[in-house]
Amino acid sequence: MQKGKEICEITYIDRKKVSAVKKRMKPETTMQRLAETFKVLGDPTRTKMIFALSLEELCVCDIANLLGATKSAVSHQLRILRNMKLVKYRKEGKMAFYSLDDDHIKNLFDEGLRHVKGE
Amino acid sequence: MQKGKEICEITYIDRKKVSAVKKRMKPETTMQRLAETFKVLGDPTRTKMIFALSLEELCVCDIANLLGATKSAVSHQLRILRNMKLVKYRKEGKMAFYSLDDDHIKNLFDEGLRHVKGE
DNA sequence: ATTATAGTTGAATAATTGTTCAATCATTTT
DNA sequence: AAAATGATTGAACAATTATTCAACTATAAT
Repeated sequence: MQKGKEICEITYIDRKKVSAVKKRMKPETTMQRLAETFKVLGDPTRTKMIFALSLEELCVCDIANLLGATKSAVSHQLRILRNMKLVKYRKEGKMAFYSLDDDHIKNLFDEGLRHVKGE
Repeated sequence: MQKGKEICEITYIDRKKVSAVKKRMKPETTMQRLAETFKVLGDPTRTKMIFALSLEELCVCDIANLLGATKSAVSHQLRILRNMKLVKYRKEGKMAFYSLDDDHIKNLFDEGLRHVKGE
């Protein structure tokens, strides 16, 4: 029996394998940012927004109409994408036209798409 | 002023652009699965687990030790990854050895890694 | 100037989710 | 058969989060 945090460090650990993996493990901050990137893409609304913006530059109203969402909801999500540097925007009068910040993210997106389509 | 759901379908929508995007939009189910895939990768614990399993076949206890997490927490997350067909396992005695289900997911992961590393 | 509209923002709410705890299952060892 | 251990599971809890609502800003048009 164990006491306390019950972190598994008992008998059947293959210490050689574990320490080998530990050595090759990416830094904590890298993993955090990687997880965060995936998380941002992991919401259906944002997923669709990214896809739409990969096709066309669109204003907030366009996106809202496209997704059947309120402008407010879209604007909130756009801020998240902006903070993550995934989208950029250009102001023209009262309107804000959004587009992907780089098409680097497009690669990631397409790789994901290829995955769900099963190869 | 508008009433009701306040879905933006008013004046300044570029209907041509919007309907063009709508036409090229992937089916709802595809988008849902894509979002779900990203979401699963979007948790630090699972991100690390995937990475570790991309290097070595590991048992639950190894993973728990590696991440400093409880067996229970790891097992819960492994079930999620199993359900998404991202990992598979093989039983040997009382132990369960986990590995990636296909290395297809590895591509997606590496593309993400390339992204956070800035190119 | 007043009105209308595109967009943003903060607070509140509801839903989702990751971890812990305790109990349980299954297999091995004594 | 009993004890020990790797693993799984369900319930409970805390934290996070997506959406809504209302208020607000800024620009444009009358």
